[in-house]
Amino acid sequence: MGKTGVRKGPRRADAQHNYEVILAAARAAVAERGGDIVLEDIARSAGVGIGTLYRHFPTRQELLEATFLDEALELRQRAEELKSAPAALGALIDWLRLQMDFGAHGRSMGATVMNAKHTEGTEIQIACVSMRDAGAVLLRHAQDAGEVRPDVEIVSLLRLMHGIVMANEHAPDQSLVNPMFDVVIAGIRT
Amino acid sequence: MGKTGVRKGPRRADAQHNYEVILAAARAAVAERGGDIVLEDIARSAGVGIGTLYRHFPTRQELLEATFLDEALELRQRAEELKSAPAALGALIDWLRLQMDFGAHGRSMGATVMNAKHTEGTEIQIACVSMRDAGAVLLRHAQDAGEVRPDVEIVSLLRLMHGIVMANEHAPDQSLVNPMFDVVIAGIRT
DNA sequence: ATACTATACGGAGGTTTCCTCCGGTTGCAA
DNA sequence: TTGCAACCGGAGGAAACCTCCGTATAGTAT
Repeated sequence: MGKTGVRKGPRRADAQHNYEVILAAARAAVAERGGDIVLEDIARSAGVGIGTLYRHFPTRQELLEATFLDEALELRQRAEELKSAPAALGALIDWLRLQMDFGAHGRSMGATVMNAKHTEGTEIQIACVSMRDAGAVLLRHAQDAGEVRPDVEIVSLLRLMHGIVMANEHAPDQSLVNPMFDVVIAGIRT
Repeated sequence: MGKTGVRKGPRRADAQHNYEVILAAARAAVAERGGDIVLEDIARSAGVGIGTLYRHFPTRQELLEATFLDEALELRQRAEELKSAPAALGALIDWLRLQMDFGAHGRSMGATVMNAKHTEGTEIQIACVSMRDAGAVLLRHAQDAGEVRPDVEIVSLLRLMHGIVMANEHAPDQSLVNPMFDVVIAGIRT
């Protein structure tokens, strides 16, 4: 998970510092409590006022997106690493599993982010698109190898992963995840 | 959608009446605004106080479940009607589509209901189980006919339908629903 | 018909979480 | 050092949730 560093244009040092502290607190909170975090708690655990949090992240949405950004970049990178794997289908499957792991981690955030309607050019939007494109390459490879049906699209696949995660999110029993995943994989095979 | 009529043991006439009026208001609201209804609005549109609503439905959960009950019964009945259809796989597919339509209608309610951890013996729990069992028969038929892989389970399938609905719920674009559904269907075929 | 009581009604108000607004503070360039 | 643009932080209004309890009434016993 790459360090994110400076994001926006020149800012005062205190602002930059607070931005990072808040984001770190948000990541920690999301990692363990999921997407329904209490913003005031984030602010408190970051040691700043709620007003400061809202200035940096005007909506809950934006905070979650920022939290998610690193993981999107990570997924893109993983896809590129898997690009040269010998087994095209295997690589795709591995990557899709990562998508689920990520989704399970990010929870409801995923819902928000995936749709990525966001005003074009947002950092997060770019990251999502490039992640998706990287995944599309994996899919294409598997299709070229004749292992996956040519009419399958990456967006459908990603959203299916997302759906599997969501449908199991509040289930006490996670044992259906694998069977569901297997059905999807069987469904894209030639 | 069958009339539900009397539910609990003997109650005062006014209580029974209010119960039904509230439920009707809730159904109407859920049908158009989804699962994130505002309880005070329901109470107002039913012409009762918020206290009355909470007495009849102590939790949001219970109100949603009651709203959902009729639809679960409907789905069970549809499954039984489809049981004698000539094309076993076709019948299963039709029924799964109904599941999605229902899910789209009930939205987040579905999430809650499907898991149905609820204390055993609840009306809603019974309805869910019997709906699922009816669906299992359709699945079995298709499997016996050799059209569906024998290792597929009904719960996975239902949850997949649910996942598809959820993953598309907040999407501006519903065009991925069919491709996703098709992948799943392809995935259960022999 | 009347009185009595278990049952039900309804909304005032406490709580939680969200988000805005603005007086006070401070980094930093000159 | 000084001045100001940028930033901080929390008070407080708004929305939704849910509880509590004084009041009203359906159903029954007389």
